[in-house]
Amino acid sequence: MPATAVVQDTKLSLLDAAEALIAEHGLAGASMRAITSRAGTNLAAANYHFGTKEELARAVIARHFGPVNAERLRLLDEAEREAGVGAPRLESLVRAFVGPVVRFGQELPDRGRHFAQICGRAMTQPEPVLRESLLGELAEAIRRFRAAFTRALPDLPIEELLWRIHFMVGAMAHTIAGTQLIEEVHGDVLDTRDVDGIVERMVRFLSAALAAPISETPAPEKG
Amino acid sequence: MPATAVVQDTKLSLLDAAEALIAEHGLAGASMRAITSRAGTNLAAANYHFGTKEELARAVIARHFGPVNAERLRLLDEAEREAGVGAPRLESLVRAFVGPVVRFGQELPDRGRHFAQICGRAMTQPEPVLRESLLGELAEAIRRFRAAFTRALPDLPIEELLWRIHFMVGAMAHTIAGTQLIEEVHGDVLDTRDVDGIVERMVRFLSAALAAPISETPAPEKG
DNA sequence: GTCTATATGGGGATAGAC
DNA sequence: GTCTATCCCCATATAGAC
Repeated sequence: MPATAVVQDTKLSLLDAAEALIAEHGLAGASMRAITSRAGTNLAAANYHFGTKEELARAVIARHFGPVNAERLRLLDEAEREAGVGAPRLESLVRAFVGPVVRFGQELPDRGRHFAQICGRAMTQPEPVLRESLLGELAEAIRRFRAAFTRALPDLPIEELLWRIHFMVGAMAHTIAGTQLIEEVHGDVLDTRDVDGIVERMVRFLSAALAAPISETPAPEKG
Repeated sequence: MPATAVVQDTKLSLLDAAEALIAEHGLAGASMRAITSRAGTNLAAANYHFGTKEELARAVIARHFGPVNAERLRLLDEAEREAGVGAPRLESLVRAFVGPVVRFGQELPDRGRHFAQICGRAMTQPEPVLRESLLGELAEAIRRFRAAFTRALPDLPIEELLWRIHFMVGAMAHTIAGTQLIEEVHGDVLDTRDVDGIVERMVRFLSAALAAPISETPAPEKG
């Protein structure tokens, strides 16, 4: 057998298997034994290629997130270029922010869906491995988008903007992590495969939310 | 020692310890050994009171969620009563929906925060125990709020409404589960202890989002 | 009701042959 | 690069004394 080709096969099989099982059972619940078994190999091979379980988990995050994030930044560039000296349209920014993530998560049958589940959970995950790995990949995008939203919404105080971005991230994360949940609860009404529809619904929802007037609602008398 | 009093102490200590450790390390990462040790007792006692680890987890969810959910339904009743024959104000519905959850999560120093983290993660959690337990407690509230939002937003097609509720749940879940994340990323700017402020920010954000015009944004040329 | 001690199984990681 | 066999630790759950 050509060893140089088999290397990639084994490594990729391990990544695929880890992705699927971490999505299905969580990091702690995905044992190396189950992963290697699903990949058609054994414990020692995984250790040979990745060293530890943590390194394998990091590789699972890194594999697809780089490209997806690059696409987000490309759309952000495009929106800023089209806007010229003025601020880009809010809808374009939101679409650049959520579009590639949701799209990648829903439109590929297995890969994307498993990966999206993992990413959607990663930020609020108890195990630090996935969270830190994801935040590391996100650092530049956070900076870039935060600046772009600041210019698009110049009247918002910075705390208000950051909270709103936080809420937006929540809507996005829950959507990509909770595909299964939607199908369980609303499967008779909602179609989780209509990727473009979902993205445009999110764009409408989040654009209106981000642009909400600041102090329209007075504080209630009592909580 | 009065055995009848000690019973409650041991049981409560176990619930407190389980809550804290599940919040911190996830269900799979919180071992019964660690829980019983933190509670100042031992494995056999936990098994005596709860039978299995899963039962203990269910009890952790059930303990606070009943009251919090009752408060949400009480606020919903109040909003509907005040509105009389007409539909309640959207802001009141959103405040009833997210207020008690966020409030309970942030305003108690330990208990609430741990519990909120668990609930915020539970719906997209890989382990079915927590998800099913939470969804069980939620069944009536889902029905009631869905009907209320339908009346408050009569022009929205049902799919659009359900997706928007899904996005809203995401913003709420991410907020209560991600307190630690906010402090890590934006701790210099945002104050996670300003409970009333957070709730009112969410109410503004989500009310505008839920009421967004339906087809204002035409589909983009290319994704 | 609470404890110590233990049964039984699964976990990650590795040694060493091929 | 890949395998089998194994080390060692920790998990849940239980038995049985008090």
